[in-house]
Amino acid sequence: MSALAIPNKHQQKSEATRRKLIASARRIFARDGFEAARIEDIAADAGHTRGAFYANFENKESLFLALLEQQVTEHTGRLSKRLQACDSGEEKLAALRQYYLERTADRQWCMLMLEFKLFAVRHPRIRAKLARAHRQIRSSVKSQIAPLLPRTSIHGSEDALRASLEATLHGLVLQHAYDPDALTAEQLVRILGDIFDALAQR
Amino acid sequence: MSALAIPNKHQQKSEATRRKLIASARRIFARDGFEAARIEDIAADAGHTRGAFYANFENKESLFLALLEQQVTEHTGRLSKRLQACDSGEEKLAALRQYYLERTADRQWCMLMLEFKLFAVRHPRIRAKLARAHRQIRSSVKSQIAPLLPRTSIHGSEDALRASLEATLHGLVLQHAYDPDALTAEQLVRILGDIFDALAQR
Amino acid sequence: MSALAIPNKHQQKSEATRRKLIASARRIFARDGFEAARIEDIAADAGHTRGAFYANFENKESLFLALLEQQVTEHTGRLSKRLQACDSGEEKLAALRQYYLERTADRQWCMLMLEFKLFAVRHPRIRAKLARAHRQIRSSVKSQIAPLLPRTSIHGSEDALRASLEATLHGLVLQHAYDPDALTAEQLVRILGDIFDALAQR
Amino acid sequence: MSALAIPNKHQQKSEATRRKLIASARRIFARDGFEAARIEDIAADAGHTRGAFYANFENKESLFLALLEQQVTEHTGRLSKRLQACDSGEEKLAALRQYYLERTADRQWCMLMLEFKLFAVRHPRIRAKLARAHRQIRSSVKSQIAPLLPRTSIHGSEDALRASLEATLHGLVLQHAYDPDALTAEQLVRILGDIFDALAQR
DNA sequence: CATGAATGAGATTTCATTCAT
DNA sequence: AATGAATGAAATCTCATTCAT
Repeated sequence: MSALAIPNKHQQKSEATRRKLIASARRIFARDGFEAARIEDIAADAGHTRGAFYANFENKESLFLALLEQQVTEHTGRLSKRLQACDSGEEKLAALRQYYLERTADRQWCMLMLEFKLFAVRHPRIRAKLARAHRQIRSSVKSQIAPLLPRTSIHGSEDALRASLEATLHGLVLQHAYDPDALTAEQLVRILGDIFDALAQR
Repeated sequence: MSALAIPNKHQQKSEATRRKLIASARRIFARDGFEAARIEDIAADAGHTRGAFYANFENKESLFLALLEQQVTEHTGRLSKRLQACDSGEEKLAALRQYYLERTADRQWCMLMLEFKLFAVRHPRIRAKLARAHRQIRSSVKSQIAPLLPRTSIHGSEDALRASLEATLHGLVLQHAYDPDALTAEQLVRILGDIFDALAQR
Repeated sequence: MSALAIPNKHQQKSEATRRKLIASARRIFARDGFEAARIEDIAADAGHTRGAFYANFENKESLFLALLEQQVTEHTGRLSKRLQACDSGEEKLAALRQYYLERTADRQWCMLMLEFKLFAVRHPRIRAKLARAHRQIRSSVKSQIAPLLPRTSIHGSEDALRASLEATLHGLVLQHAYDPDALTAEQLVRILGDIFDALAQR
Repeated sequence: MSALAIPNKHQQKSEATRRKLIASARRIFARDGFEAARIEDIAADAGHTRGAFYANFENKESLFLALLEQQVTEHTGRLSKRLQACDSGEEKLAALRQYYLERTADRQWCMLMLEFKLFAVRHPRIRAKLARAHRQIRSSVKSQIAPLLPRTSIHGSEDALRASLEATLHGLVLQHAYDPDALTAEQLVRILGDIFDALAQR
């Protein structure tokens, strides 16, 4: 027991530091972007020094990717939970709709996902690997609404639907952040709802 | 120097250098992003050295903003020309639709506009100024389709419509670049068409 | 603790760790040099972590010096044993010759001694102290061949002879390691023999 | 002419900076060793900043190698000049002897050559290439004393002789720097002379 | 005694920008 | 206007060392 206690204490501390660093990375990467984000700022935001960062991650890219895996997983998990609480396909569709509208409030997440995709597009070596991983996590949540999808653009592909909804959401949230006068918060939500209905409703 | 004066050889050469630098900036900023883009790469791509850059622009940010003003103007001008060739409101709506679908092919422009908006959002001091300028240029082209817009999300606001269409386009093109298997080029165009119809069609 | 006390389990274990660390330090310092050698590599090579190192040594320099004291002592002890087994001065001279020729095989030791002298020369504060200690250990072994030394370069100074023989050996072994084609292993041994004869033979 | 003047001025300035950096590198690398030498110290010693260093060399290793090529060339050139001034083989042998004895005064050079060989031995990837280049430069100076060499250790190989003489010199100069009491400057020169005679004299 | 997470000084390196030509 | 050498601020990363366990 006591022989095991030492590594556990260490491990717990380590895990806590890692978690704090990832949480800070979310803030800083969303605020400054991948390139402009300074490791020192992330570490300081987490209440640590650069050394703690390098004890937990190989480099900036490695933290960025760890953060994004966590974000994709968390996002998918949340959606999954909501869908599982539904009984019918219609309910699921409504839950999906609601979920996307709500996510307009999480600007940090949208900025992060844009940053992530830009990063991937600019790093062709890892792009395919990331995209595949991302797609697999997304596909692991089967909302089983494919049969409900319209005959138009989506053609029964739930994957394309969810990817497009996210992409549209990210683009619109950025536009709203950029010029809230040209696209107000209310318009943003209403437009996203219209887009959802156009793409996902029969 | 009067605006009407015929520029001499020197001035013509300078203008040509400036144009080449902006053209190169488009390529490099789209490829690498604002932060990672190196002045030297831009100058080299234009067939010059850093000195030529600093003879024509104050700094990196200034070139970036010059490039974007040029892009917004050019984009708006092209759209304006198309709309002017139309007779009826219906024709204009169709031209607008066609225009947006075609722009999916210009990935460089989409990357640039995303980069631009991200830059603006991250530089609050100049964000409002940029957004206002952008909005004004956009508004200068009156497609006069407002009366045709639906009662739903857009509420007769042509500005919000055009901003949203662009934002959606940028988001979807990025998504396609990131994972062309989850969202193919054909799906991209069809979905964008559906979104246009949902937002702009009565 | 008296020097005669039988060490307990704890102390034995500690002594073993210290010995392992010194043995690993030999390998790593010889391989990488003092500056480039990493404490972590030494500790890992010894099957421990940095903590074990700091439990046994004050710092990197302290381990380096401990290692070198041990090396000098061991080297001198080995030579001493050989000389003691000889009866006449001639035999001793032959044993000394044989000893130096054999040491060409210990490249690690030569690298270490070069590293050590370079370190000393670059740390003037401790140079004199180290050189004195080194000289004393060396002088503690009296081969009593001084009377046999030639009237030429060495002038009956056994100390200068042994120091020069070592220095020559270190220089030549390094040269052979650097370019074995310009100075082959056989040439190395023969040349060292000739040098010995020139310096030590009447 | 004036069109050519500009690059010439630039080139001249550049060459001067490069030369100054190499001269400073000699001092600093000899004083501190490759690993401990700081680029900032070298640049400052040359009257410049780190930026000037990076405008002229790729990295520390690259400067180190440039310095050593220059040193080997200069050293060989000096020796060559002396030998060319000789008429007979005997004179050449005497000139060679004199040259090596004089080099005991250039401690900086000896430290540098030791550092260089240690570096090469520790970087196996470039060791062979460096050793070959070094050997070729050395061999380019034909002292044509090979026929005079003894039948003993050197076997008519001028290359092995010169390599060994250098190696011995480096080793002995280091030993003298380390402990001038065990090996005085006079002993150093006399011993080196004896070694020369033993290896090179018939 | 030993572990290993964390610190923090310091080194290398990059690159926007300046300036003499 | 353009060149390109040089500057110097700032960023990443390494690693000897400390310290709680």
